[in-house]
Amino acid sequence: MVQVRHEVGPRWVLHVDLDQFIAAVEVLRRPELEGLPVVVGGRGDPTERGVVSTASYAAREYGVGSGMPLRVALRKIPDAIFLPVDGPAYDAASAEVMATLRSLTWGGVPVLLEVLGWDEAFLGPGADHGELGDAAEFAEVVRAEVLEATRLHCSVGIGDNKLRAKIATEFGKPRGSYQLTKDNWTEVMGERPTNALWGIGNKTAKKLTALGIDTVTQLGRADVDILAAELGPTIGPWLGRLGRGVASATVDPTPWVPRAHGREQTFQEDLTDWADVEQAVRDLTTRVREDILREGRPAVRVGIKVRFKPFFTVTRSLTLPGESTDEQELADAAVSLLDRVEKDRPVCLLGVRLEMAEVGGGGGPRAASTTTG
DNA sequence: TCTGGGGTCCTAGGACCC
DNA sequence: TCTGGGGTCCTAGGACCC
Repeated sequence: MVQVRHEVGPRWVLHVDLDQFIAAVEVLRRPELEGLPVVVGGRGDPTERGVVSTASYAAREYGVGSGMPLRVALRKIPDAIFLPVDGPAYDAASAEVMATLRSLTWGGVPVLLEVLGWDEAFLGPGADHGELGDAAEFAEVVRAEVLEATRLHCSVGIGDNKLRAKIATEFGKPRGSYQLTKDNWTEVMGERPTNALWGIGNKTAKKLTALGIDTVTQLGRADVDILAAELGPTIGPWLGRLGRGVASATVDPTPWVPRAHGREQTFQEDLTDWADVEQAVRDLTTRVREDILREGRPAVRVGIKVRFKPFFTVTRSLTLPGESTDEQELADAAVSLLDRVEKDRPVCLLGVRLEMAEVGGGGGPRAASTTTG
């Protein structure tokens, strides 16, 4: 397929990321918390099992951050304000932010917006735009508009592709912007460790170190055949491109279509009776089924996740004989997966996941999107 | 210190078919 | 008796992200 692109000057991609989003939303409705160490996570009880979703900047100064067990956060800041996660409130705030971003124009035409999650999005110029002006100035317009409409602060990364824009945001935080392009890539990123790149976590960084690759520049110069052989035919070459800062600059405004829904539950007390485990799997399946019914799409595949104590997680899954929304059938399928799990240890977490049939019976949205090119 | 809950994509290997 | 190559589907699991 041939796609015609209109190249008008440099390609700019902006990455917009709300500052301490969840904590900021909480402070908006409790202004007296402004400036205090606020920790949002779990059910808001730091003596329970759970982890930190977001900590305010004041809390981060004490070394509290996302993913940390609430009990650890409590020990670090005994007088912090602990709040429960309130998903619907963040959904609403997020929708306001995204609507504000979507309403912006750049170069005389509406921007394109690719939403990445509750609190971040890529933003690019729409087709057939006019003069874009200075990207850094536009970034300030974006920040001001979001602040005015939602009272939330954000940071903006400016790049010549999505990878560089995304990484640039970290340098702009908080309440600022930063520009990362081909021209300053090596200077800014070259000597940093590979896990400073978006897509490389600690596991991959370790594998790279074993190959003698420690920095971004070393990764960019690595032999692509070796990367492919050691890390996979797709992932290897992709890692090499990450090292050079090479990535797509196409902002895709196609609305996100979920492929699956799942529910997980952490037990405050480990389950040792497998009758309890089976019942919990049935309950979780009932809830996930409600989610996919809301979506109007049947399940085609069922999976479970079981986390044992001491820490050890297994997943099992199966493909259904056909599409199904039948509660009994789905629950029985999920429970049957427990037969493939060793039952010799206590269970501290269970998850059930339903993969859904594709929208429009295979190729609907994708086929539709090609007609807009 | 003791580990959430929601997702995505990629890979390897086995089964099965022609 | 020993041995093909290609393709698809399924399952388990790894890694990563917010």
